[in-house]
Amino acid sequence: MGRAPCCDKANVKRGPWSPDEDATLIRYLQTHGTGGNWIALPQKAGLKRCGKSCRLRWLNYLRPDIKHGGFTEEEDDIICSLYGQMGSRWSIIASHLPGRTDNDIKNHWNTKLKKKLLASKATPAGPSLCVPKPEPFNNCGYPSQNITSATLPMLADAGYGVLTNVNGPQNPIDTFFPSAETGRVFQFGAASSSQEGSETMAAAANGDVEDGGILPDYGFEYLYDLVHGSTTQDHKPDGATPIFPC
DNA sequence: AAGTATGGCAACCGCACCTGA
DNA sequence: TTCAGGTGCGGTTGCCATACT
Repeated sequence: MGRAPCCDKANVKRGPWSPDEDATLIRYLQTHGTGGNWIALPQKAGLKRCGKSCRLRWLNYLRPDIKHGGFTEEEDDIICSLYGQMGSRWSIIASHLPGRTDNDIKNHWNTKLKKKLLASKATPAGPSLCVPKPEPFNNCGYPSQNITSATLPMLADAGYGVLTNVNGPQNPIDTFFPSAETGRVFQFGAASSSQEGSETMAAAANGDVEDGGILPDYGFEYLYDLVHGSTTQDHKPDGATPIFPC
């Protein structure tokens, strides 16, 4: 037996909200609040709507502190950065942007930012979300040229790996990370030795990574030092300020 | 001017988690 | 401890406006 539906779908209105419905919902909530029960709210308020629909309408559109209109560059940067750290955790990302809803941010990402980011990766010299950086990694931590098996051990020593599919299945790196999805460079945590680095890489290859594969990501500078054999640690991140994906 | 394609956004769906009886 | 109801969340759909042919 499945669980009972939250409302009688045959007797609730669906689709776009009318101004009258909006006004009714606002008036009720301003007077009574949610009462801790969205399911019962529409009946009390005299709305022929599902409680979930009322909640969504209020949270995503009617709340007085909602910010309508276009996103600023700063907001775009924050979204990009947080998405790079935690993926599609829209509610958490929304909590960093006052006045923006998870739905709003999700739509903005799907319709604009994702395409913008893809375009910037496809045309490194063209318009980009990223500030241009020297080879071989751009500011997003993406390799701008092929990573070879010669550079891989160096990355492994530092606890870094390279997700796959950026160069297709012929790339030897694919054999290390068969389940990964992009060419992003990332850190597997604080590897203190070559062995630990290798172990964390192996764990990632097995899919045994924190939170479904969402890993902290520190981008370009440190990797640039590593690949160029720099002995300075000037660019080593402190672990608190990930710069991916710019 | 009409038809079609695309983009943007509001809303819905269904699952997972939380909470209280 | 169990279970049902409520809530939160991410993914997806569908509608409408605009751009393009």
